[in-house]
Amino acid sequence: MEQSRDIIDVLKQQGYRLTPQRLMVVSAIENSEDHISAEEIYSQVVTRYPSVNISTVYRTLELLKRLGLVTETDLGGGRVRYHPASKGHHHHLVCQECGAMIDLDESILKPLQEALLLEHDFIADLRHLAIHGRCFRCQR
Amino acid sequence: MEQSRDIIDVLKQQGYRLTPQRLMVVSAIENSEDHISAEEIYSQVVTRYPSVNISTVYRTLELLKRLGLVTETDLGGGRVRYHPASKGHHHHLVCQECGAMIDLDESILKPLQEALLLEHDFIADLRHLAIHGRCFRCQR
DNA sequence: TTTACTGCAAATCTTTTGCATCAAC
DNA sequence: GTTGATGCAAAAGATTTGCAGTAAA
Repeated sequence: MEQSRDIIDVLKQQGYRLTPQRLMVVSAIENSEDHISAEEIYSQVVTRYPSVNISTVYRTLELLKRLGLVTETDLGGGRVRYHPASKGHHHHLVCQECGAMIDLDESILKPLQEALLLEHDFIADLRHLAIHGRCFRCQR
Repeated sequence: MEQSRDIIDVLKQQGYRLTPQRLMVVSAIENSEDHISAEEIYSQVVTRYPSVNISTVYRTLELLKRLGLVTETDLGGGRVRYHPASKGHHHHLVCQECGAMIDLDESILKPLQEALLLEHDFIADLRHLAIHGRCFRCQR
């Protein structure tokens, strides 16, 4: 919960109220291993605070997004996931067989980014990228 | 409508019924400039065939997908789009400012694909890829 | 004639919103 | 005490499904 300091501090400094619901949503995001969905945050918070409503989770996520404190990743399939912006941008290899998510360093995309700029004058925003395929374990 | 032959032929050969609804959905996909959404297909078909229901469009898309006749592209944000598999795989640069979609040749992703294989033993399925960013026109 | 396909309505699933109440400051 | 935040219920948007009737073969 120590890492939550910065997000909480920003909220406080900006004059937003530190409700227990918000603190718990932030803590769920901070403590998640990887990207986490609104549903997952909700079911985690509801265990300790049963009266919480999922719309509060969405509203908190909306706020944190607007303040640039969390990053939203759309992996497709209607699932949107979140992670602390402070953890930086990273990408994912998503296995279509087993669902494994492998973290990917930003650097591997640099060549692509440069090629797009050179060949298409396009400034690619590769902050939220998920590449689907088959992981080494699922290749027969 | 001439290009529809192959999709229609496959349907016929596989014993699926050639209903006017199906023919019109196929034709809408074939004649679309680019990827097309279920909603767009529906509003196009409904002009000539007012009694058609959008669930029929979804069921037809589901069938065509299963037969590998159309490719589904999830551009994120809950929008799923379709195009004929025969038109091959291509990717998109989607401008976050103006919404422009720029077609991208498959070859530009080859280096990335190879790097992922070498460094992560990951066989990337780059059939449906959308890269967001800013197009040359929207860079101030 | 057979049964795959369709239209319709209702159900899902995820996210959003209006509103009255409540609690952080 | 103010006013921003919450819970609740309902709405919204995209897609799916059950079912009885319809039409392609």
